Amino acid sequence: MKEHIAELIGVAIDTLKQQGVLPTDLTARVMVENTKDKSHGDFATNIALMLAKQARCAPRDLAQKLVEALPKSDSVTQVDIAGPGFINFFASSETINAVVGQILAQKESYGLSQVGAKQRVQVEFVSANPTGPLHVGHGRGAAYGATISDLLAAVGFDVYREYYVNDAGRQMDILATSVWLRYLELSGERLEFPSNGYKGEYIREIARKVQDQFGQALIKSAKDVFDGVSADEPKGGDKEIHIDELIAKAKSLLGIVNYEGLFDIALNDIRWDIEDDLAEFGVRYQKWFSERSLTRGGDVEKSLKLLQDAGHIYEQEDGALWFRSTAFGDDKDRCVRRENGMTTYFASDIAYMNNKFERGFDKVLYVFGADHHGYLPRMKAVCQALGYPLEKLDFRLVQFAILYRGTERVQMSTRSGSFVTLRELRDEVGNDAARFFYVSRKSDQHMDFDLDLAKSQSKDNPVYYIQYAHARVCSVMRKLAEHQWQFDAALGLANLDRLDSDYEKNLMTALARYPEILENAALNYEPHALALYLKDLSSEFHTWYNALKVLEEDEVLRNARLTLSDAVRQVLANGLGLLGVQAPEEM
RNA sequence: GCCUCAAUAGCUCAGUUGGAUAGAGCGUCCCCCUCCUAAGGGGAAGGCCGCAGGUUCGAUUCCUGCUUGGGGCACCA
Repeated sequence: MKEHIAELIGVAIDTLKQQGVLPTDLTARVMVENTKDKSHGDFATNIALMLAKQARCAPRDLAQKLVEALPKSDSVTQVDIAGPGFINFFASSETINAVVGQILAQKESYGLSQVGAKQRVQVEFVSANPTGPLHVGHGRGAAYGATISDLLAAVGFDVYREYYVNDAGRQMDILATSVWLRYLELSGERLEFPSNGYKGEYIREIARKVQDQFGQALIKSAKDVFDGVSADEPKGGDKEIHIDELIAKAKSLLGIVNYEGLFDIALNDIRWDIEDDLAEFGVRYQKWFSERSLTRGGDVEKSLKLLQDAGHIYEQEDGALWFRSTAFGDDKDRCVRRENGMTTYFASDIAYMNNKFERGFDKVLYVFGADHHGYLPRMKAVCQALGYPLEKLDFRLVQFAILYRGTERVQMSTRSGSFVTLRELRDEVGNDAARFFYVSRKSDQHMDFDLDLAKSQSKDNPVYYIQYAHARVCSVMRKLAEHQWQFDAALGLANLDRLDSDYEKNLMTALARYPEILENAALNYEPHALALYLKDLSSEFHTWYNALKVLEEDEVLRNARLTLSDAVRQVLANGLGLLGVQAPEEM
């Protein structure tokens, strides 16, 4: 309908050009918007205000001329000029009603589009280090990444979801060493657990699995392990040096084969746990991309060579290699290979990005936690240094959620190992509430996540409110049978003109907005827009439902209202599905 | 010190390419089931859109400065 009105305006503009009222070289983008106030009709355009200057003409006069030049249309019943020069359009009831038939015909595909034109988009999200279970901060990234991926797919993009597994590097060594030390404790050794080690209870569980698999084979005396290792921080030493020396001890005492065996048990255990956790949360990936595969496959060396050949890498006296990211606006240059010959995590990041581009994606999207925002300049620098246009790259930052129980803030602490995990959150409030709450706010804003509200089964809780609207329609459909009635959609659709109340008109207008909401939410990576829309639609529905009876004696009216109910149900189901939330038939 | 995101009703937040009288929900106050799920609905009150300038027909929206908060950065992923 908006397109139709824009076309009408376009014709009117051309006519005025021919009449010499408007300059022929004038270009205008006609904007048609939904009106907020019903007295302003159904659609409005500010075109006269925008063109007034170029036309050397008062806005209202220009609006008058445009209206006079407007071609006739069956869909438009009335055109007004209002305010400083807005042109308001009133749509015919047939035009407004038409959406109901559309929805019933298109069912789950109502709202989908092809604006993405099958462009290939790669989305990387969560990518938390496999050093422990996901916590509630990761949960928001997971819900957000999964939802924008699904939204993009819904509007015609070819979406490829990836989780980058940091399965190489120091953090993983710390994990493996932590597991080993707990294993030694289980075996009866008494030792001082390093302050920088991973202390969560899950480490002990993994240690028991190591015991199952290796038996006594990995036992060394605590005396041998700590012999020659410098002091830990609480005893006046440096905790980083302390843990690094313990890692070295683990490798030398166990030998490379046993060490890697231990390492892999820890890695796989946590990775499976994360994968399982996310799957239960309705989050699935096309690929779990291993960092080790980049190192071992030579991708890291290859991409560094690429940058080196392009002159973006320099070597310092100590032998370390640096990427000149300052040439692309970064604050400082970045080390890619340390003096000890080890490549940095950043070197892997470069290799991974290069790998993504080589796979030919049209768009590469990173969803980061907000604490990683300092990464953006260097990532953009890499993109340019590799010779790819920045337009292919996109970043979205997800802020952390702060948990509350009512008004009381839930304390979280990663250090003590007593953080709130995503799994704990899901167990407490359920997947539906968690998925919905996470994406119901703009992603780059902090959000307060009220656990009590998320659990409450009342109208205060938007998830239940929306789900209840869906269940209500289903309930009405079930009630039909009790009256020995049947839903006659054809009869209803043929008599939509019986739905002449403002309640019903508002509902249909809301239904008609869905495809546009969906498209904007997807293209702007803003799932909260869809969440808000579903709440609004539910509200319109409840208002109508409360005011007018669906199961009327009058068969024609009854079926007309049933078609509208079913259309609402369908759109709610479609929208909730995209948010990863169930649409229950009864509650 | 630099970067970044924010600042809208008592609270939590919308406001998408600059538009008409700035919107929801909660909370407060009032009201509505002999009726399809009251797990719902209606109404009232509540605002210098952080402050000060600028751009123009018009600014909550764009630009600059300031104030106040969140977060990040000092070969650590």
